Amino acid sequence: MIDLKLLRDDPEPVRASQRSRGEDDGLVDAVLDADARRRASLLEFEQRRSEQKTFGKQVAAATGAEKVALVAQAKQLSERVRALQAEADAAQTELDELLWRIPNVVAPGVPVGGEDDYVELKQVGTRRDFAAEGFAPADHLEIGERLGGIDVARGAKVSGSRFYFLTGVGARLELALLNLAMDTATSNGFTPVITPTLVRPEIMAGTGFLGAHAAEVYRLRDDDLYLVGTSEVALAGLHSDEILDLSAGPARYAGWSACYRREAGSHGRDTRGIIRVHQFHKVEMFVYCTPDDAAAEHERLLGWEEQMLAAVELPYRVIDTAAGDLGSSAARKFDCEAWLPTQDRWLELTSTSNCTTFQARRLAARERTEGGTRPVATLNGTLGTTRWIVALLENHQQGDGSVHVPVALRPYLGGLALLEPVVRG
RNA sequence: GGAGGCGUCGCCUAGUGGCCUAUGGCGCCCGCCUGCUAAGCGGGUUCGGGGCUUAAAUCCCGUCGCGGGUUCAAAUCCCGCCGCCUCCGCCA
Repeated sequence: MIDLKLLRDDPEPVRASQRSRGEDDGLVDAVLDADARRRASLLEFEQRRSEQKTFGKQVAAATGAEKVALVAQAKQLSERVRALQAEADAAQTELDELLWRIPNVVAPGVPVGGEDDYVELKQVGTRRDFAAEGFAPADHLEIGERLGGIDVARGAKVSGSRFYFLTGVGARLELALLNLAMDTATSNGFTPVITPTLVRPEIMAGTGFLGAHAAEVYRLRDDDLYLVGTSEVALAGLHSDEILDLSAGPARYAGWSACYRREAGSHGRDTRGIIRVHQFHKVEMFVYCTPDDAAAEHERLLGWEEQMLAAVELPYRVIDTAAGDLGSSAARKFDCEAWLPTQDRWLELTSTSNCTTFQARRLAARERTEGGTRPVATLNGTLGTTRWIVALLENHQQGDGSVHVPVALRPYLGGLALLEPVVRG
């Protein structure tokens, strides 16, 4: 949620932010209007309520005919109080509903525009020249099938399209990658966490996932629960309605979870293999820190993501996502994209968002200050997902059908340095 | 799924319709006192909103798990929900 006080004092930055996302800024006026009505009702309510209390004491002290008369008067006052409360409640409900629809205020410096208006910050590593090596690269599914590691046909038989089995070396590779990610996080001071993957509506709404991308989220109607698309949701909920002590530095968590996405708007896109699937696993960093420290922490998260990408020896680039492609909760977002040789394009492997106080405000995660409490900042970033297997297989394939294992992953694969094709039954 | 009990401030706790503007203790914070420490003394200490102010204090409203209801008046009575505990049943 955006800061209502700031919005009242100066709505222009919020309007400008809305426009940079390519969205209508008319919501801002509706919010200010509802807020004004709410405040007017509340003002009289508080006065009458005060009178009512004084009256109550008189009634309690009185007896006989005097009491009867006082009760009659008190009754009128009570009716007025009730009406005012209803007015204020209605305006508050309206205000909340509008306020929750305004996405986070975009950070200064974020590129204006949509999905294609990102700014490339840098490229790291060397893309292999397969022509020079003398063979045409196979795509991740072909390699995965040769290794006996990926089975999408049976995934579709059992669960439908965009489902898959990871088998044998495929399953081991995912576990190795995610364990490396967990260990990387732990060694950098993160607390490892295995999170719930079903959450209550208020937690899902608080993280901002029921905004523009609500259709992406699986919902269990019978139980009024949502399946998370990332452990970020549960980790944001972890300290909801709490007052945190961040005096010793940021609270950093590394969540390991299954992730579920409906992919409702992506029919026909990335249909081959396991690039875009309904269910996968992810290790996600999640940080609570002071708002003043958020931008610097965002850079640190990006650094840890790059540490992981370097560890698995992948060529990648970093992009600064444009305003229109931020999602509702992020003020700024950096993506790391690995090179995908068979499609001659970059594939998103990580995404780190600075959500400033947006999620914390909705979930009431605060810290103590001299004047009282204030919302903290929350940030998140990817450290490893099932999708990384795609980039690993394609970038590390050899001409003979085998796949080179990055040195950092070998301890997690029993020392295996090479994944070799198997004959499948 | 069935039966019962419980939810008050960081923790414990008093409170069974108006004297609750919520008690007391522990912890914590500030001050005083004292060779040091401990003890002692005084004050403060839920959270949210509003007003006043350079700022703070004082002040006003809400807040006793959450939401409704009864009543002139609800921590207190009624209904629903959520959470926790005990027992029974079922189960990976």
